[in-house]
Amino acid sequence: MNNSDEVFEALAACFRVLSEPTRLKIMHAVCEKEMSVSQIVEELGATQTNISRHLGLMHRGGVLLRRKQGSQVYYRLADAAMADICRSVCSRIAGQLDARQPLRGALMKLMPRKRAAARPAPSRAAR
Amino acid sequence: MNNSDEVFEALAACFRVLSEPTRLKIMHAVCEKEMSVSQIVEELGATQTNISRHLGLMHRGGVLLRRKQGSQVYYRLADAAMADICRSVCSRIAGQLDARQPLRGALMKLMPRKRAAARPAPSRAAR
DNA sequence: TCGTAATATGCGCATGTGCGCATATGGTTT
DNA sequence: AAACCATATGCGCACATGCGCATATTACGA
Repeated sequence: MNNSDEVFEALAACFRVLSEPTRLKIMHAVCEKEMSVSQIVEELGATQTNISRHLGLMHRGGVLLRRKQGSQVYYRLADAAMADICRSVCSRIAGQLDARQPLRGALMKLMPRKRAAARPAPSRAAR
Repeated sequence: MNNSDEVFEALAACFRVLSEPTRLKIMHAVCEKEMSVSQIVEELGATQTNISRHLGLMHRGGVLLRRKQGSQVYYRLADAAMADICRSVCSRIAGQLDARQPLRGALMKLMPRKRAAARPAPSRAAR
């Protein structure tokens, strides 16, 4: 009984990570290839402070993995299933949004299917 | 470009609905059978005010459907895909929680698969 | 019609959250 | 060592959110 309370709490916490546009943009940026903080900052056009904070939150939430290389820190998706879930919801809300505007196209271009986990490591970049 | 901003916003809004334990409990209660507000209140042991507010939010968010019958209002899942998504995330976090406690069992019992859209019509009041 | 049950909502409070500014921390280069 | 990059974090502010209390609204039965 009270046991399931903890489950609902954990489940809610997981969804809470995904309940912020900036964090979803980060997921979108990172779902294909690992990226450093500054790369994400540039791609999203947000401040370093804000991105860093969101990245920390997503990492603590178990959504992103962290890899430190020199002074840069690279983040990548911890689980491809999370991107799948985003895609599911995307296609689910596509119809609703489409009723107002032709956004289905934009939706489908988001959260593209993963191909490979490319690492900007020295030599190898494939996997 | 700016077009996708709206998509991320909508996606985040969708996840925000699921980012609250009480709302997830409601989803769990309603994912099998349609239920009235007072039934949900009793099952969750929460106040009527709070449940009603959450139900309104979930309905406006497109997650629940509303059906009025007399003075009662019945709510049910608008889309079985939402329950599927909850189940996905449940099984995803099962491992993480299991590392701390044996909660996998509790997780698996949550959000059971839907069988039929049973309506609490006049006579039947099963369970 | 009046009382009662079922549901929704205005108000206020406590707490959570996103953000920017300034600054700290750690690594790299000269 | 010093200057410089990349990233993280303390602080404060504006705003959102969950909740309960009281009350409004609607439907139904006596």
